Amino acid sequence: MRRMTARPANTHQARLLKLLRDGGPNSRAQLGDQVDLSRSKLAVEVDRLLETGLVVADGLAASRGGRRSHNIRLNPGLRFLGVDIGATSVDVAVTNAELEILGHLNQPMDVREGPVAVFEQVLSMAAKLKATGLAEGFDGAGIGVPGPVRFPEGVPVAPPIMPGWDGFPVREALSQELGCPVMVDNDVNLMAMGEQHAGVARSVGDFLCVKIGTGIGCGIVVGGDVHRGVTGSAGDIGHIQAVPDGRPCACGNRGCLEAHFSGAALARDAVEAAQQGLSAELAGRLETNGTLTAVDVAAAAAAGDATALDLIREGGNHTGQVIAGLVSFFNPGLVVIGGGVTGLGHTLLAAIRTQVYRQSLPLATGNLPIVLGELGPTAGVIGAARLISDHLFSPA
Amino acid sequence: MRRMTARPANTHQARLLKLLRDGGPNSRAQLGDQVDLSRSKLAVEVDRLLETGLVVADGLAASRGGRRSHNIRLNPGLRFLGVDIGATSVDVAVTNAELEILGHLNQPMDVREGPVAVFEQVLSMAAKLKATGLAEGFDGAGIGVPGPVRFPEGVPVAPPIMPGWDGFPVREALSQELGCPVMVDNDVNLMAMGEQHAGVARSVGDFLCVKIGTGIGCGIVVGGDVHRGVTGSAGDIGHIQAVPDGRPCACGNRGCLEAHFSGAALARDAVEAAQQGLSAELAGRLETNGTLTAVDVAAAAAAGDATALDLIREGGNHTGQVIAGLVSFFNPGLVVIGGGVTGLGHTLLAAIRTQVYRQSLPLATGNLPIVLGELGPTAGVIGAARLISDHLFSPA
DNA sequence: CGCCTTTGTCCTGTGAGTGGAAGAAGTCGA
DNA sequence: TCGACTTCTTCCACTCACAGGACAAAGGCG
Repeated sequence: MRRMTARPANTHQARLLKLLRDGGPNSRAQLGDQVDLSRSKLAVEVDRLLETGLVVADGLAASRGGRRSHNIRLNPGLRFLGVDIGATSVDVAVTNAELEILGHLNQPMDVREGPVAVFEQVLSMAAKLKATGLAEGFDGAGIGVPGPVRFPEGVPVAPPIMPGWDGFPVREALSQELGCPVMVDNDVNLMAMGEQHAGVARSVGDFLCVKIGTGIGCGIVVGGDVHRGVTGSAGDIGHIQAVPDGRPCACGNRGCLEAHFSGAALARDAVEAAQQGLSAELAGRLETNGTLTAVDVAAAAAAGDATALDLIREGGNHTGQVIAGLVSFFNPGLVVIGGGVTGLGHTLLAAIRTQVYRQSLPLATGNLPIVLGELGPTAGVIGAARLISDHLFSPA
Repeated sequence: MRRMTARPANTHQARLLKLLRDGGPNSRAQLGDQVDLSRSKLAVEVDRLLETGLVVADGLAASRGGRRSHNIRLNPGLRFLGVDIGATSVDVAVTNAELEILGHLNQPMDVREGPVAVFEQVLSMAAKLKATGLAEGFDGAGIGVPGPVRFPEGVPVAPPIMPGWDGFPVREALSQELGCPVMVDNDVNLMAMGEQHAGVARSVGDFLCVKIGTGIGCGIVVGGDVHRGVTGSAGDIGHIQAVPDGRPCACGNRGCLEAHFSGAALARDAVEAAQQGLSAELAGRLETNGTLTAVDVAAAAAAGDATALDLIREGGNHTGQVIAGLVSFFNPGLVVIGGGVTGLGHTLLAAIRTQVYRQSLPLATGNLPIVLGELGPTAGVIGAARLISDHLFSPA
């Protein structure tokens, strides 16, 4: 199948495409209710979209009391590739034009091996997904990387945990390899877009999305759009000072949030606690696996281990303290907590909530939900698909 | 003179009005270079603006090598009122349509006396300005208040330092009294808009504007627009924790930035230092005036008083620490420091810079100017005028 | 089976906007 | 001082987007 290269010719078409993406197949009449165009104009634009092949007819709609309308939908053959590169693993997923996940692979990996090795793996995963018959090719791909990105060019800049990636032309290289348009963004921003599109943040214009994985980052959504900052490093809250004169951090300072709480810090603390004999539960797991991760801590906490619970609570306190500051500053309508440590669940959430509700002013917290992300590991890839679809569904 | 009630009829006219406001009188031809409209269309829109009276002819422009163009300018009779209500004083200014200050009054006042008393004073100041012949009436007014505002309605909400103002219909009441459209915003946001319009932040899209007066607040500009948050309390950074288990704050927590540094805290610290005999300079001033303010500390520091310098430096450190976090989070292109304590000048600035450059990541600070505001006490009133002109120069 | 509602198509009118032509008002060099 | 060249303004014809009405097609409902 030849890939779609068409793009909407004007804002009306772009609008219609996004409605069909977010609302699924729809009747022409219902679309008319949403776009405030005359029926004639709407018919013209829909016909043009049908001509381009981006949209196809889809039978008859249910009657609304009179003549039945004809349904249309986005071309069901369209395929987007969503790639979420984490510090220690990659997620690759194929979606249709409505951003529903058709296939999803997750593999461990180390970003520090550099872009060439990583993309080799990503491409082979994409090929594997293709081989299952889910896709014959891709109409666009969104890529998330765990570090700052110069967004217009799609190039990582000075990424602390990704030596070897600085300045690598991710967008251009992958666009070549995949033969389709590519957009690149920070993984945290994509998670925020994912939760906005299909998760808890639907219909919220201003919110924060805190991702606690190997590191800690924060997606910032202002008026429905991701705020990336002037150098693409907005949301980099891992190195905000949480503890004055606290632990030394890889960045050279002391007391950074990330040094006190993150997937990596939690694992380190757990190992230490186990070795000091503070927790039989953790010590047992350490002996079995030879190492500990956040997952082990979560399991120990679920089993009622006091030390594990303390570690989580303390981390939540630190995180909550930083978030409290951000809430005062930004006054969001929602705070989403996600990332690898979501398994820590409500113990973590409770600690964070306590801090935020205690420290921020009532006006800012009065009606402020603080919730766990709804999409788990799929948030990133959905956000990635959303990123590229937003791009492709905009006038060229 | 009857007041102008006309509004631009479309976005082209709005665009032209803003160009004339920001660029001053201009030739039709030069306007044409900036708006990307055909000459015919431009002529039509300019004619319509002339008909409304918002814009008037202004002689001939200099030749650019051929026939001379006709100049046009905003009606020189237009008058905006800018009001900046602080915690302890009010600024009232009259501007023309180009937002140049024609007259400016400043009077001490206490917001805690409540809206009725304050507005009586504001109206009498406005009347005084009128009496000098600067204005026969106002075409619009912008009001800044030192607390959160529900922006669309122009109503203060839960303002901590303004008991009695909660829910007072500022916009409606003043609109009645003045007989012109009124917009209300947080004073810090207005300062940010002022610096954006006529100060250091010209041509910067994303920046923070930290105002250190009786309290501490921060204006947030994202993509050229002020971010107010979902409840209008964005930028309320005075109650971010700067010192764990630090001083008790009026808000009920401990260690808030505002408790450790602000005009009020600085004055308190200075009195204490004077009474403890740490500084002869400050003690002398205390004896003379019976009280101390930030101005005294600034003067003492300028005279080389070590205690005063220490107070400023320590405050700058705390402020810088909080700002460092915000810079990591928001990744702005500029940080402006302003407000009543600007007199503390470069000692304060140096302390803040040191903290920010040390604590934030190089990518965020690499090209980040941290500067003092350029407009001093006029920033607020210019911002207020800008607020209402933005409103009036938008399609109705 | 007739009447009402909804949907899709066709057609015309209107207003926004472009671009060219022509004239008006300059500059500049000989 | 005059003519050649520029720049600015106005006028006009043409295109295009879009609205809205008329009408036909297709369905629901009593």
